Amino acid sequence: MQSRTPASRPGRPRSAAADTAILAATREALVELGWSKLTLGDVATRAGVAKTTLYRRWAGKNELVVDAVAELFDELELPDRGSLAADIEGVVLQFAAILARPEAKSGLMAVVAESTRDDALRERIRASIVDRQMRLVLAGRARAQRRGELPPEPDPAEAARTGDLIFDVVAGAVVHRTLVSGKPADEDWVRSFTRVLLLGLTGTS
Amino acid sequence: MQSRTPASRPGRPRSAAADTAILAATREALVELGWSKLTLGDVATRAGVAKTTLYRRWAGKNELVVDAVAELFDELELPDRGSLAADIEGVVLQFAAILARPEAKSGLMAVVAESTRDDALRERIRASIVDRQMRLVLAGRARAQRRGELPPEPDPAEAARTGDLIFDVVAGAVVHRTLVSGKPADEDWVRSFTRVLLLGLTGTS
DNA sequence: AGCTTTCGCTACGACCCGTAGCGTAATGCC
DNA sequence: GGCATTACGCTACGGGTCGTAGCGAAAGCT
Repeated sequence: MQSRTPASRPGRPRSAAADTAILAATREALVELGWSKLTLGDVATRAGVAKTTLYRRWAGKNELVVDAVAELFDELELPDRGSLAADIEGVVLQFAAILARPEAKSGLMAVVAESTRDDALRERIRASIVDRQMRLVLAGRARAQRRGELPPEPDPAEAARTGDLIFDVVAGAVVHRTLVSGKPADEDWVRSFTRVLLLGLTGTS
Repeated sequence: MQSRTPASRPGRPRSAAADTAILAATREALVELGWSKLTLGDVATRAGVAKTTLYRRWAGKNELVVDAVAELFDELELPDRGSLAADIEGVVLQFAAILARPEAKSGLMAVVAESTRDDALRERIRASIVDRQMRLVLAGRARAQRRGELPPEPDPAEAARTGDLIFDVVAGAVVHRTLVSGKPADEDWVRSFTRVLLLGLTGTS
């Protein structure tokens, strides 16, 4: 995290409190104003910080919002509910709960849209948001294979492809349900989705 | 379409050529500049039209881009390839080809993000983009049921839920693969995806 | 003809951007 | 303690975009 401060540089250190205040203010502004009407000047005022301080730490609106939204996914974890179906339902419900929050809705898709023309931004999103979700998928699959609920996958290339596919199906379906269809990914929906996914992966439910 | 012009209003009619020029200029600007750097003044100049003409027809950037992107989906249709699996692969490949275009990538997700705070915009997207995709899903399922590849669904409420689920899974997976994971939804991927989906829906592949 | 609406053009205030410059505050090193 | 170095708050600025108003001319209808 502190790769820019090799050990302890000379001079006044950056305020860690300012960072958390800025990111919290960014989420607050996302809720109240949405992505398009959010301005860096407004965020600075909300955080009680000068606008120049903001520009010293983030290159622009895109990078700031990525970091602010990424913290929302900190609470994601893989519960052990005893069966693969229950594990999937648990994770998907957590994911859906985060996506239901207005700051995630308006912020996440906007930066993803911007990342289609900015490779550095895409990499930032991948490293701070997507990778963490991917790890849950891989961990869940590994656990299920230990339980014997999923067949082992000897070929690593094939295993990677399958992991990517599962991830895109799970995350994509929840995001599409929440943001495009505009309907809640509630327990009933998650149960139906998990049944189809599991049947698709194993052939038996 | 011409609900605003009950039959033929008095006065000079609006130029239909201007509409097509503006929408084409919008897509061109999306490719070159992306969503965030696209300005209405620039689009007007590209289209050879005054900026005021643009504002007379569209409320703002959001509505304009929705209409410009919607035309990309005009080419979507449901081919009859003989089997449900082949039909799904065909439609998904068409959908993926559209999403691979830069004007779709940068424009579609941006307006979806904006629609999380604008109900009228969400409705516009639903009517002009999402509904057409949904019809393909429903038509494909109906055809598969006639073929006996999918079980008939007597309960209309349950049928609607299942249709929504299929739609979110299909569209969500392709969108996530293309925009978030940043990898192409090529034939190999589509084949794997279709296999999982079909097995999930029927229990047999 | 006369009426009505659209079009192109110019101009405008308002807002936000991103940066520069300055004086001040906080830390590490000698 | 003094010194160098960096971060901070503040102000101010040119540049760009927004969305609208006002005008005269053009293109339809009756």
